[in-house]
Amino acid sequence: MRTTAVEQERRYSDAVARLRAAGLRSTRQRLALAQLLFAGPDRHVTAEALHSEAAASNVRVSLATVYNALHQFTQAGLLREVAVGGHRSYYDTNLSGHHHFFFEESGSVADIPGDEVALRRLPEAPAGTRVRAVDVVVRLQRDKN
Amino acid sequence: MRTTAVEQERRYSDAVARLRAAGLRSTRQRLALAQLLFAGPDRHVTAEALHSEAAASNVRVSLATVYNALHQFTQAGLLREVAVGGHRSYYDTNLSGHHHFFFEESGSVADIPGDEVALRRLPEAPAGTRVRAVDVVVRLQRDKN
DNA sequence: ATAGCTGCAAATGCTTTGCAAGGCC
DNA sequence: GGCCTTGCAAAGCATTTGCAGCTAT
Repeated sequence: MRTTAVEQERRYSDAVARLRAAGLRSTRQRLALAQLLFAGPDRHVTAEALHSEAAASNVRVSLATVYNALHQFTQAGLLREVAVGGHRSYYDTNLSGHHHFFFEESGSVADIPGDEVALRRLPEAPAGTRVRAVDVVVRLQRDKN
Repeated sequence: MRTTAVEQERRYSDAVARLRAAGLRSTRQRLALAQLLFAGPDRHVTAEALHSEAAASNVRVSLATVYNALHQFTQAGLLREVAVGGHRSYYDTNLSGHHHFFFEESGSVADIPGDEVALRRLPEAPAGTRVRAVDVVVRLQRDKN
């Protein structure tokens, strides 16, 4: 996995720009996490996973700071929290409207490509409420072959 | 809330029958919980809520036993666990295929009536997996009136 | 009689918080 | 310099577990 200096520079300034746009200071920790999250294709992370990844990249960040950053990024609209049920929180870098597969044995999440799920009908929101989101989760099991 | 002796008797034997069918011993605690869960219309409970309810009905049950019972009932097919995301588990007495509203401010769950949600398309399960369930959650916010 | 159940308290896993020290603008 | 951030450790929740004693069958 080679990365050119030019590419690294691009990722770095991209991260700086994102943080600035979100109104967040460009601290070493947030820059590192933003680069991990946004440098490649869309991803789904847990706090713990992102923390390990940072450690593997020789970035010192405390777990508490990872939690803080995930919340701040989410609030700033850089991430979206995915509710697949289960005990931990997943964060998705793909902000467009889409749904998820949940792999029960590994506890991992994947986007369902584009328009492969479509709803035919939606219920009325009960009085006094409005629909904030509609989430579809397709729960998968290992196939018994 | 009056309840006739005849009615109480019916609820009791219903609970005994359910437990027997599930292969579970009819203990005082399980009988009480089964009656709370299945005597009325469909419901959505958390462990904590069911525990309080039992206490309010003068039934002594430990929280650990409530958790045990919820798991056993679920495994026996008497309940279904609802994954609305969030940090706690909800159990639904309505076993038929249906979807849920989730009220974000109160943290409560409600069934979406009958056929008010329908999917037009479903994705293929990825290789080596099979679909165990498809859950649709409509997340609701208080309407700004 | 005995396998299964219950309750307590301690343990666990994930997440949040309090607060002193450090870093960005 | 001042305010925001960070890190640590401790606290917080929901849930699970170990185990001694109880109970349904």
